[in-house]
Amino acid sequence: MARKCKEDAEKTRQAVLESALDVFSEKGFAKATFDEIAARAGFTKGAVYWYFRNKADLVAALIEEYVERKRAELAPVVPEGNTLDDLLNYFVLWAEASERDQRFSRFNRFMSCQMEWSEAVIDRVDKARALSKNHHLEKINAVLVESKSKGELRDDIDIEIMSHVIMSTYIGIIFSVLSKRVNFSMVEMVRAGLSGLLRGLKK
Amino acid sequence: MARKCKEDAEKTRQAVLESALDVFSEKGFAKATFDEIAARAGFTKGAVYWYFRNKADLVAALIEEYVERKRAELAPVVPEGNTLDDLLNYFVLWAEASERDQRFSRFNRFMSCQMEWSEAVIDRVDKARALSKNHHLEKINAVLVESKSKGELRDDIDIEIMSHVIMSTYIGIIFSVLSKRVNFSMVEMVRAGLSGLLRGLKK
DNA sequence: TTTGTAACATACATTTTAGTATGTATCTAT
DNA sequence: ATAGATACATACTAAAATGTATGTTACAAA
Repeated sequence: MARKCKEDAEKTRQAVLESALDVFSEKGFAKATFDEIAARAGFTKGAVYWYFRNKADLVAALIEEYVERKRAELAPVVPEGNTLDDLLNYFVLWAEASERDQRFSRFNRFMSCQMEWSEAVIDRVDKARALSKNHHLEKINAVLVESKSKGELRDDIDIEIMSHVIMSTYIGIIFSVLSKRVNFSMVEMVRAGLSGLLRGLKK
Repeated sequence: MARKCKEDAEKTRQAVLESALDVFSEKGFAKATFDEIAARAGFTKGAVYWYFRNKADLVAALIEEYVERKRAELAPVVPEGNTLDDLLNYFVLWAEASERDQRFSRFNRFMSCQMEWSEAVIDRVDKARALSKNHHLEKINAVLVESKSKGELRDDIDIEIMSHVIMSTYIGIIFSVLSKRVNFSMVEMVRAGLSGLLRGLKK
């Protein structure tokens, strides 16, 4: 076989990215091979190398495109307000998205294991990851600032550290649920955890 | 060189375990090689294979011994009471231990990335890990049960799910701090996060 | 219709590493 | 003291995977 028309070529690229996500999330970064990624997409290694220089390039592209797609997908339904309740609903929404879309769920699982990644990958990925992470952090910060200005928050609360705490809580819950250490659903856990934490911040 | 007396042999084993922890926590499971582990300990691969059959065996031994040692070390200072404040102090204690002992810190970091591990490792490690994990969970559960019986907790709180939420919060904070995504110390984060969350559970 | 090149497949070369097999010096028991 | 087992070092094998080099076919433009 050989060349196809341009539309088919783009389909190939997407197929490679999808099978790459599957293989990465199943085997981890180090044990994921180009041969298997290609085979699952119905191609050979040559096809993968045609679109991506190496593993770092493949992973970076995967993350960049996937994060951006999910963000665009959820943008219209994300609550625009900045009350504490809006923040809870915000994270519940992301949790629901992860429950609906298995691939997004696997993506999150994969993203939580960067220790094995090489420096080159981390460097390239950090920018993309920072986007989605800062996206959450900015939302949290906006909510805390508004709540504080309204006098809803306890006085001893440091907004900066609490932003990271809330972010960490969300990450920890995702991590626990996706590691299958917990039988509860992500939405249940997020709702219980964040509603409890946010309530504890009020006067 | 060749054989040493029995004390030296045990020292060798410990040296291998320590350098193994270093290498695993730096490179991740897949990229950690027996050659490097041996070299850092001042030996060759032969020494490592003398004490451990393979990677799975090495990692399992590492975890089993390390968890047990840390638990024994902290046992005398862990608060015995089961109030909500005791629970906060309990986790602060573990966080402090991680801050004091760099190796423990690295150990925690390594433990949070099991995705790349092979099934064989996970099977062997799960038993060991269950010990330390249940240790935390049991503490949490005891505290929640006692608080609930005292009527301190809000009525809508499910103890089982909340136990996992608290555990996840702790894991998430450790994870965030050790990934160096946060500039705050582990103790600061744990204190802020858990005190907030626990306060939110009260009536 | 021909020609160049895009879109792959195939074959190979190189590196890396796990695991093994064997060598060897030293301790320990007798 | 000497035989055997211990505690390693060294050398080697085999598998696996990355990356490259080259082949091949169909499309697209002229």
